[in-house]
Amino acid sequence: MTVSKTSSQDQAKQVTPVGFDEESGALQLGELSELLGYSLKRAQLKVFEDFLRCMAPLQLTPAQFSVLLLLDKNPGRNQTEIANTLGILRPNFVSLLDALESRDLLTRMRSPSDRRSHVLMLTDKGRATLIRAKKLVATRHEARLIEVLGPAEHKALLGMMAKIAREF
Amino acid sequence: MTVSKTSSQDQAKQVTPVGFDEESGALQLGELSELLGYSLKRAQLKVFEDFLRCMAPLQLTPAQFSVLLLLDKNPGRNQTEIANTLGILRPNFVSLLDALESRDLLTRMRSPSDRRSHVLMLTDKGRATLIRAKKLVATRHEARLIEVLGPAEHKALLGMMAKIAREF
DNA sequence: TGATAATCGTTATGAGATATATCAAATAGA
DNA sequence: TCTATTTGATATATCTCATAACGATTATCA
Repeated sequence: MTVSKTSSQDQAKQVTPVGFDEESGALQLGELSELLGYSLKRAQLKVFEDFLRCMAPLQLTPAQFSVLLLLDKNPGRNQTEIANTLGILRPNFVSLLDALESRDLLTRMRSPSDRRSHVLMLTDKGRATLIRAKKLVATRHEARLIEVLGPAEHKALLGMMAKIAREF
Repeated sequence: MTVSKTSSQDQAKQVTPVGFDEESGALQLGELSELLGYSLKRAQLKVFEDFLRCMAPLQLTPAQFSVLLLLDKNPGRNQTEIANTLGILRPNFVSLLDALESRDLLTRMRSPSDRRSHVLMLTDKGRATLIRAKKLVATRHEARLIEVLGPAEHKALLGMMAKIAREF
């Protein structure tokens, strides 16, 4: 997930796997293309890659963006609550917050009611950055996805992913 | 992706993220649920998790399974060709093959025509294991997915994933 | 032919994400 | 009160993914 190396990989031997190219290697994929996990992971990597590319001006990773999104909708929560909601383990959440806080996008404040916990809040800069980030996601990232899939399939895909993540 | 720890995580604090549970934390997800990359990664982790659970009797990871599948359809290829097709870098492919070869599921043979390269072939045990693995995937893993999504959506999902992996 | 470059499998190594154990401070519960 | 739990943090281990470089072999071509 190296953000800055996107352009230096261009002439690497075989950065993009050839698995979905039919003609190049003349290799038979066989049942591999019916293996959902396989294509699911491939697709996920591509989507994250595109996200980073689209978000390059703001230097936000998907995880960082999701933290900002969640804090905007849920101000005043502590680290444990936000981390759990995002499926991030608390020890790993610390450095993620360090990075965002050092960029003045959010603040950690000791809670007056429970002085163990840190109340998390977006700063003004954090809110402004989030607005810009949302625009980048909508106009570049989602737009490209919709362009490839079509609006109907794009919406259906969102529903299916949520269903798997929820019920599977 | 720890295979053997599936059962020891049962009483961990918050292994399963609460992001898709609506009632538990009372946290507003907001636009997070519309972020494809977010749900895509969640879904991918769930699918891999289920794959490992279903494949536990044979102790095969998704990557190992895909190697066996590909070798079955393309015998006599060398390491570079298989690795490239799967999007695995050749240095990382070495230990993957070591594991499968030490289990006598495949063989590395010096090619007579080009003695730099190794010709890869499934062993009899490898073919037999692959047959059993395919059955496990079909009857457990895919069956569960189809149960959750329905056959039509499951098929549509495969198509969309392949499309993203190919065109995105 | 002989010198140079490229390829194959491999090793070593580093970065990044992810997991566990443990700690001090603070709080909750008996 | 005394004990147990929770919170954020640190240290650390593991796993995945990526690059550089090596010996052996083959290809290129002057």
